[in-house]
Amino acid sequence: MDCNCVSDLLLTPPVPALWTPGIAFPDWAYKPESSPGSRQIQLWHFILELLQKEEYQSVISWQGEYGEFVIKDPDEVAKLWGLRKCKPHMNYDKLSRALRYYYNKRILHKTKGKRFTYKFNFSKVVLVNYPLLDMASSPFLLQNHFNGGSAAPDCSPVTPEALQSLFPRLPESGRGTSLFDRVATVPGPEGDKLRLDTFPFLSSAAPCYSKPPSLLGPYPRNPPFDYPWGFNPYLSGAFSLNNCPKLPPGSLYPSHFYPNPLQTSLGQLPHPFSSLLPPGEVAGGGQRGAAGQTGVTNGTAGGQPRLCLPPYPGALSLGRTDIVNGGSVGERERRESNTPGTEPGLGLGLGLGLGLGGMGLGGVAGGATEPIRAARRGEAGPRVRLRPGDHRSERLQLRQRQRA
DNA sequence: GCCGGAAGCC
DNA sequence: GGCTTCCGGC
Repeated sequence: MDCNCVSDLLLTPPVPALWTPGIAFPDWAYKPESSPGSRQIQLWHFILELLQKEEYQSVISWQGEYGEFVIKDPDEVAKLWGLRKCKPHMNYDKLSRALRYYYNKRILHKTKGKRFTYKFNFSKVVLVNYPLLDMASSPFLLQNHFNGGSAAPDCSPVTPEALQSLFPRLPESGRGTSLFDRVATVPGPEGDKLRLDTFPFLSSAAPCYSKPPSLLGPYPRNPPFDYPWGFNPYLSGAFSLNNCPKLPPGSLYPSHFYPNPLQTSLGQLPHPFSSLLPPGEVAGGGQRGAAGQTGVTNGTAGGQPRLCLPPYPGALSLGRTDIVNGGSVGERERRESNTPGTEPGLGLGLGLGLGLGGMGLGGVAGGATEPIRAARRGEAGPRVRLRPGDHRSERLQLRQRQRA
């Protein structure tokens, strides 16, 4: 059955009144071009999406240090993610596994001691999103960082000198002026010297800061933050996402959506970057550049907003038991269709919401697990998966019920 | 809750 | 490659 993915759940961002206009998380963070090598939305993108939406503040929100966020309602986040990916059996356990894969990629790390709390490593995000910045071959930003380096790569200081060595390498925008020279024209307390603390997202690499957050310049690190040049993860920016496999590929992002990668990237960059472009060339992001964010900026410029509607009518925030009657029928459903007592297609809603009846379902548990463990120990052949109703699933389901 | 291995899927 | 699913262990 089709997944009914149509368009965007999360678009039409209302700009929270309490948020400071002119400051926003940069648009690029919400664009699929920020997910190189992937045509599907990536989880960290989705997380950013949720984070920038006021209506999900009760579900997930920025909290604590810069880039740190807390998942207030893990089940709901998982559900939303499942909806987006058309995975009706998604849960927090699986979602968190996906998040943990980001640790090695240094996109995220866990805030230890705080439940459901993670932290973005914006330096990585920047690298991912600014391929035009030749960082890999530059002393800028942790030369060891992404090349298998070892010594505290995330803590490598980013010096002004390193920055200066980087920026002349940026492709010229055709105006013949060094980008860095333009940066140098930006008025600031230190004149033409590029301040390190102008780039908190570069210097705040995980797991520690090159400076303690409190020393990263004049920008407070406790909400409400006041980030420079429109870079504030607390605030709403634009995004447009589409991961709906049912949509024709051509509809995703019109070719004119990103007319000039450099221009667009720079335009999306916060102030000192976007200001590098001549007036009138600050595509899209210009509205949040010198002029500041006027309110709803919208990453759908040139394209239609896309929604990934849940496969059921009504509002997004549904009861926990209200999940998908008939999402895409994947392998799980096929397996479940052979599981006694389990209706195919009823999925997680029944499984979790109604509790599956818990004990005794399937009767697989005891006998089946030992071969599985043996297989895991390498004593047997191919992996055998447990089915819902086995001891592990019961544990998980029990936890889910308890949480609910 | 969190972690990371392993296998599978797309 | 980026998850998803499942798991044992802590």
